[in-house]
Amino acid sequence: MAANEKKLVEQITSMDEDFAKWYTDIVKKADLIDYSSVKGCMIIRPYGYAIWENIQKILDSRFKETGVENVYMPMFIPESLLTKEKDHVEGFAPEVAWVTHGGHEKLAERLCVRPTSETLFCEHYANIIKSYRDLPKVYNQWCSVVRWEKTTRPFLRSREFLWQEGHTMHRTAEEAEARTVQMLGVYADFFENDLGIPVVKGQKTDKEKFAGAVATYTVEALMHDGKALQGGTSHNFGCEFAKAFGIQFLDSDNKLKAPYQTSWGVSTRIIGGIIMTHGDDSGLVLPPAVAPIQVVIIPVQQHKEGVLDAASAIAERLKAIGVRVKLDDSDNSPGWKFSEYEMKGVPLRVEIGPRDLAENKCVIVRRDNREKAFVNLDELESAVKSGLEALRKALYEKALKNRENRTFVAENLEELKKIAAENDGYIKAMWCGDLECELKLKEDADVTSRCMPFDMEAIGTKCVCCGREAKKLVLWGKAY
RNA sequence: CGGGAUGUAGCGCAGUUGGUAGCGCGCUUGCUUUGGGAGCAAGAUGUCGCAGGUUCAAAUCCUGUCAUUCCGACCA
Repeated sequence: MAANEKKLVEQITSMDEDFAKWYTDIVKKADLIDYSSVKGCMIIRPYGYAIWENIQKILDSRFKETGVENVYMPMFIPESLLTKEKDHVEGFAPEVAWVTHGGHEKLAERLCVRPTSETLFCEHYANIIKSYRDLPKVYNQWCSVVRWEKTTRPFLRSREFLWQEGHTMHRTAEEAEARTVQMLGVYADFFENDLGIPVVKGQKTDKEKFAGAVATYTVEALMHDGKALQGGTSHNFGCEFAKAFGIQFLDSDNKLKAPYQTSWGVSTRIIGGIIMTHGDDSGLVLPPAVAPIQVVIIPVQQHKEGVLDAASAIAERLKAIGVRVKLDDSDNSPGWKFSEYEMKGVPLRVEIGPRDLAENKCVIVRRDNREKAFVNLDELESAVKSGLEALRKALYEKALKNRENRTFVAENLEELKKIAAENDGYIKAMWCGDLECELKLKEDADVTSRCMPFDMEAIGTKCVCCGREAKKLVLWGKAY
């Protein structure tokens, strides 16, 4: 009884009661971050950073398979450089941080801390691109950027965050468009197959697109609570930036032309997406691809003859097949360890104790459904491999089901308002393409356009808002 | 940026007529335990977020400020 009471006190907030509080509980209790003394700037703790490192490793190698080269650009942008492209600066000006002094000296020109690096890449590309033979340029950088947000939340909206930003230059519009779509595909594949997060690929409306872009493509994910999260974006800039920055190359027809540009990025926000897609009331649930610990081994009655040896042997065998494994032989009780690694979202737990030893077995428990499997030690490797794979698929299926349950269809404004008032999720509705209707839906139903999906059938011919001829199917929702 | 809540030991909290700070967990040591957050015993741990002010005296009252959090507005 006393134990039960204690457990209740220590439990995290229930996700269906208070999702926001549940989220901040998890982030702290799974030891992903700590707060720093500057608002909106978080300390990413080793366990949280290890997730990011795994994300980096996977994406970086996928990028490089497509010909991407990594570079590093400065973190400061002179004001005059930032302001060269009008739409761009208007989009970012309200949230840039400025450096005004060097030591005690006031700077002649203030420097902004990069909120994104299009302008820096453009300045550089203007210097190194002279001929069509210099194209394409396919650069990427891993870095942090700063956006002085007013409201902040760990991973989802912080003032400084880690990301990658790819910036490319191409000889033709077709090639730039192909690269934009290609990188969106890399993101979508990563989300769905590695993270188990189903996404909708689509295009942003003009209102929601990146400041200065011709077209913004996005992968959109739906969180457990029915709110949408933009997972990654890929932008096609056309030649607008190139013209503003004077980037020109001499083409094979001996004519000076402006190259076509793209940029694409994902950030540590992905970690927030993982938490809010897969987590449950016992804590984090991590997809094996990015889990810092894929299998935790918990010895039971570890002082008994042979238990720790057997646990170590299991650890070595799993390491040998490339599994990230941790053996916890600390003095904490087994029950404590079970809860601890559930909070941390470790996909599989292996228990080994005297009873198992006697039968040459171990117990393998899946984090997502807590199903216990009694596995013969001779079949350890295959059981772990298939367990991780089954979990990965199950995470995806569960998230997909949540999205399906939360996807609605609206044919007119009244319907849409009613759905939006009663549910959180995606609302599929046709749209005429006018900004006015987009604004009205925000005003009347408190939803914004998430994207115009690439692969969804039209569900009607009339705009859900004004009733005129509809151009696009749009997914509407409330976003993080 | 507006409204609400919060800030006291590593964590969670108590602390009102203002009087020199306490509980639980955790931590340290020892013994017993170990298949869902173990038990007993003995210990250690605090610029009460920060800065001013009122007062003989401030965790407590006042002002400001910083941070966290929730709800809006804004924003990717």
